[in-house]
Amino acid sequence: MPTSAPATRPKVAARAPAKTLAKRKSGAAPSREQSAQATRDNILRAATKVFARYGYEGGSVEKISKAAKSFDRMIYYYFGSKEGLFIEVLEDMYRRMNEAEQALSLDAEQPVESLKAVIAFVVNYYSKHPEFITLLNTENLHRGKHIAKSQRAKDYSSPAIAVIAQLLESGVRQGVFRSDVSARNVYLLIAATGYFYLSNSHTLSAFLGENLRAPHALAQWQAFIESTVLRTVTLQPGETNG
Amino acid sequence: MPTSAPATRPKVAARAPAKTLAKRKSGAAPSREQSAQATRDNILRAATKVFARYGYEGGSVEKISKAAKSFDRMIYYYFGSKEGLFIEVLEDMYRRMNEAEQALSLDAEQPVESLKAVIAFVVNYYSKHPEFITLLNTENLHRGKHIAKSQRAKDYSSPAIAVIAQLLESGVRQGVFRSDVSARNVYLLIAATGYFYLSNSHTLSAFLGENLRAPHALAQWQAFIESTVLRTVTLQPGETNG
Amino acid sequence: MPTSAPATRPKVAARAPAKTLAKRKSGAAPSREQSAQATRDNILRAATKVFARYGYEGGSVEKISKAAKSFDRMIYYYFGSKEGLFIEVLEDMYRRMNEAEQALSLDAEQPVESLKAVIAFVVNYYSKHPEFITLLNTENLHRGKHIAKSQRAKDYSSPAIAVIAQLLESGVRQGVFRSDVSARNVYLLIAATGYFYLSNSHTLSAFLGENLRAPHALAQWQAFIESTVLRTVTLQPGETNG
Amino acid sequence: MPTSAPATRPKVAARAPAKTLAKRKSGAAPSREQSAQATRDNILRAATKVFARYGYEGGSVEKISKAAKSFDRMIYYYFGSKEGLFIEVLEDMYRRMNEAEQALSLDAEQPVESLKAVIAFVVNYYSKHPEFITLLNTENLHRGKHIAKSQRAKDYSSPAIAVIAQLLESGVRQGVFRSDVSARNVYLLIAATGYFYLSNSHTLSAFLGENLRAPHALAQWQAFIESTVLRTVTLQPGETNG
DNA sequence: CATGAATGAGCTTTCATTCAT
DNA sequence: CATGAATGAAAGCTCATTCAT
Repeated sequence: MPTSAPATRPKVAARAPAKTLAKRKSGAAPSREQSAQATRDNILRAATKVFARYGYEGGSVEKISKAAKSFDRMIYYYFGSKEGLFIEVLEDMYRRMNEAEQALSLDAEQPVESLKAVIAFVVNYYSKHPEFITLLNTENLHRGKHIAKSQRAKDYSSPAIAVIAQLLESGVRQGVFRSDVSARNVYLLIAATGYFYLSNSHTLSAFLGENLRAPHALAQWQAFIESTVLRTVTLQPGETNG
Repeated sequence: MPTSAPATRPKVAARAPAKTLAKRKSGAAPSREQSAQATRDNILRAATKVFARYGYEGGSVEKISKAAKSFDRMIYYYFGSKEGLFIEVLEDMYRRMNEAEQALSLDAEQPVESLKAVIAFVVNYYSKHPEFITLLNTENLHRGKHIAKSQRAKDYSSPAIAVIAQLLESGVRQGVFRSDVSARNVYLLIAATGYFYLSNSHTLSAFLGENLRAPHALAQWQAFIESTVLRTVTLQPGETNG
Repeated sequence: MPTSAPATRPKVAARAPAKTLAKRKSGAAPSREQSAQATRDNILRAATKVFARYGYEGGSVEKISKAAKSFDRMIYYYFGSKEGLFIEVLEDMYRRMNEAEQALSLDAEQPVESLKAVIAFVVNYYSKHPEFITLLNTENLHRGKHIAKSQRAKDYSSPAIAVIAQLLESGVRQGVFRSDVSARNVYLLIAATGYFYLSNSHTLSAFLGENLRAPHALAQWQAFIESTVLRTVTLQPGETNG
Repeated sequence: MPTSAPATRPKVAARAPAKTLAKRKSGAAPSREQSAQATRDNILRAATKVFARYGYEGGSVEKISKAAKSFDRMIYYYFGSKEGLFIEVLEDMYRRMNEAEQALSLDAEQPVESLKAVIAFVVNYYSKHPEFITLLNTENLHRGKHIAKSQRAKDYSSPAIAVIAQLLESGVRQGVFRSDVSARNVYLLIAATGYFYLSNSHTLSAFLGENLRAPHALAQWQAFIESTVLRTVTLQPGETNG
């Protein structure tokens, strides 16, 4: 946590990472800083798994340190507190999601295909990174109080809405999309349909009597999202944008 | 692990209410059975609030018993274990949702208006019963393991899909709805869009920079759901159902 | 029941003492390892007393930690669970008994005197270590389930039977002992008479109207054991071994 | 607990049994008193089993009331407290042992055979009534404090010693037994060897590597007791009683 | 830097017992 | 007589955290 931390964030953790990250060398045998960085990374990765699986209260410091093959003490050394660790887990989760999003290369001249690509990306990402969903649910259970304490969080505002806005504009220009649909709503629509389906798959499966996570079921749902999103944004025959 | 299996669920919990409810008298001073039932109900209500607010691990037995103005011990007397109590909370949550759904009176001859009514109901119910959302998230975090232990859960399969199926059929008959849209998908679409928006409102608000729970924001979202659902199910000019 | 199986026994308990014992320094102020070892030893000693006095269920973790002037938590730190602690108490009890036995120096050429020495040792040991008796009774009440979980228990098989076998052989060679008496039975005879008398002294005293633990009563009983054992193993005038 | 109870013995229980026992009728349908007596007996029997199996602390009131298919409350109604119940269990245990002893018919003119019969009885009784052993061990763990509170206990002083004294006298008269052996010691020798072997069978089995409770092992041990007792009491060729 | 030991509050659960019909 | 409800203390155990090298 390099930036000026809120009162509840411990001091120890504030220095360590900046230092070690800065000095990382490229060469040969693992330096002292590298092994320290490795310890820190191990803990962060382990914490992500444990919090994702057991929630914030259910994810005990001991579970994490064991999963990281380290010691409880190290968590306090690097992250100051359980809460500080959780905040970094959230930041890291957003950062990774953003990186993945940015790797998406879309052709704005093909707005329909690009929208489908966005949908495919979202469904695929949620499906492959279930920790993203459970961590977000956990944080929402706590009413967003941890992410509110993060300084870095703001840097990670999703570029997705801007991307979708571009696609929508392009479609409008091409005369295929309606002009009265907001990018924000399309983004939320895609996120909602992808997220809910996977987030609630366990309870839904119990009632619908089918395994929603089976590949063909997921593919079918993705197709449905596509048709829904496209019908929402597409200008119908006879309609005009004013 | 004393109470994980249904078989070990204490009999008291299963038997007591039926008995006591049956014997309830209409008159005067609260009978012994009535006050016992009141104790049980208080605990169940308090547990619903506490679990919804703090999750399963975060919702301690002590918090619950204090909120219910009762004693830890009574939770074990009536529900056998914390887990047994949580299972009943889930059952109760589903039961109440079902009751509310059944109170919806829809005119199948007006499928568009009725679909809007369903959407309004869902958005309203999720909005007015935030515990429904957080309890479901908590249960999904635990991979549905508690509801899987419930005997009664199966009886609570939502009638919503059947209702929507009726409306879709009616719309098809009237020539206004497409025939290739499944009721299950429409149900999931409505649930997803309503649920996600409220479930993730805390983390979304941080990024979108607006309060999603503000009344006008919620109304705007509901209108968007309506348009999306209707565009998904409506037969466009020039299209036919084959 | 987190620690019933040996596999789940915390490693700390198994590893810690070996390590810390090895590093113990001879000099000056108590090292960190020494004080840790002291904490562990205090708990083990206190647990021996408390379990011996109150039994397994009656011997609460709190009673033990207070008697050890330590904390409940440390019992779990060093022994993993109450059960793990009890198992180590049993192991320790056997180990001490074995050590004491091995300190007995017997002259096989004097089998009669040596048998008397064995009897004296047993009566004296049971009398001076009443915890040996009550711990064994407690463990037998639990049908030997704790000692069955001990890995080390097998190493502590009493050498007493082998010693007695030597004495019997010597006596046979000298023509004073019968050859048809098994060492196992002589061992059990000595143990039984010594053990029962002390183990049941409280209930027996109530019925016999005398204090069996009074020194002269004990001496008289020891003399009776001697005569009984010797009459059992001694070849009578006129008898031969073959 | 009909007799004047010590301070710690509850009052309620003091009346009930005397009443119900007195009014018991011989005839027809189970009277109210009879069913009350049955409830009381069920509890006593269940408590005997539970205390024998789990010890005093380990034998919870709930375990007992469930085993008796009754209610916790009934234990307090009939026995005043857990301790009062345990005392009655002990009294009942002694009473049954006494009754069994008195049923032994011995021919004093055949002292050797009769001694063997006594040994056979003891071994058989301990073997068939393991609760006798574990209850006595439990009571000795508590240093006889419960039986000390029993008024009735004194009435149950075992007639065994007197019987053995008779047999010894007869044997002396016949010139086959020594006159310097006390009946009390012979009684203790028989009891000790029978008791210890069964009481400690679980821990002994672990070390001796054989199942001491197997029928042939038990028979072999009984034969050993016989030879030991007889060699202890028998006058050897060449010896005289004075 | 790393690590083992220590700490006390808090957890879920069970205990023996009493109250109120 | 019988029984369901209530009670508070105490049980075994886990928690996040800090101390001391």
